[in-house]
Amino acid sequence: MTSTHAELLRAADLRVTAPRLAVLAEVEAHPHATAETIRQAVRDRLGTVSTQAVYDVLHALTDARILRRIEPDGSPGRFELYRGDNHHHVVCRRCGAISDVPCAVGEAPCLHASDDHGFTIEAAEVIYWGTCPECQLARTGD
Amino acid sequence: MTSTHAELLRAADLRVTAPRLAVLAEVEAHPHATAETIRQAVRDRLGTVSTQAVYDVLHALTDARILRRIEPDGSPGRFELYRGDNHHHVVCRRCGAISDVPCAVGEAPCLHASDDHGFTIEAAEVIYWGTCPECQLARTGD
DNA sequence: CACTAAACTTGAATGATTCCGGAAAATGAA
DNA sequence: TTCATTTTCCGGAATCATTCAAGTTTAGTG
Repeated sequence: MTSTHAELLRAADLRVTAPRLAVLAEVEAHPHATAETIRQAVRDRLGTVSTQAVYDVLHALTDARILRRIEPDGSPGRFELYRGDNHHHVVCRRCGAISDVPCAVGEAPCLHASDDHGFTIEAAEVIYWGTCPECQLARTGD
Repeated sequence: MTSTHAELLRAADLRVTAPRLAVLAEVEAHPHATAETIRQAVRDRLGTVSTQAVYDVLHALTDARILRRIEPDGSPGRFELYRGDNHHHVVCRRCGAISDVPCAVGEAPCLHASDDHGFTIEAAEVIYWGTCPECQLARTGD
């Protein structure tokens, strides 16, 4: 469904280029991929891409809200298709696997801080830390 | 109250050293400080410290759960004294200021993901993004 | 088809953090 | 106290993710 990607780009006033389409295809295929992973995948699709181009694309698409960047502590940045829902992520402490988690309460969950110190709060970002199913099995087997 | 810091270290089976005490004093005085900021402060207190020593100390104390490391997207790691409460943070999008926010619901708030994909969830980390009081004023003045 | 801004390229630089091997110091025992 | 052992600290180099700079290419427009 490459046409949809092209439309996304045009709608954001961004030129439709091979690197951008390849990045979008890759992020769609592998959500939560890192810039490096994406670079490899794009290179496989197109022959070559500069690291710089990948970062430029990632930046442009993130600014245009076509992609969303997340960055769990200690991990390089990761990218997923932007969706209006404000879903969160579970990260496995053992293997780093990441899964999406829909908002617990339906809408923005912990959006109401009890004491906001005068801050105007615009968004809440939640990361759940835990152990993924595979690692639970692995641990049992130790 | 340096004696308390020394006790914290001994209780964790860590040797009591000047760099460690200085790091603890600094983090207590300035929560959410970066490794670099801490390095400068420690150097002021002790004359000199290697960057390496600071990172080593920060690592040791974090592993021992004497310090807690947080890392809002795009920022270098920041440190605060570890406290059992699971409080969260508000980060100003404009200036990067960080403040503590007690748990909204009293206990772990968003701890219950609606769909956890089989993950065992151990902790929820929440970061509120917004604008701090100072920056709100600044913006008004634009 | 030509033009111009936007996007891509190569190559070097930066910031945060870690790896390495050796020197210094803290603790427990003699 | 002095020693021995082990931890911690030091200097220096290395790594990783990301960005800066400057020149070249290309998408989209007229």
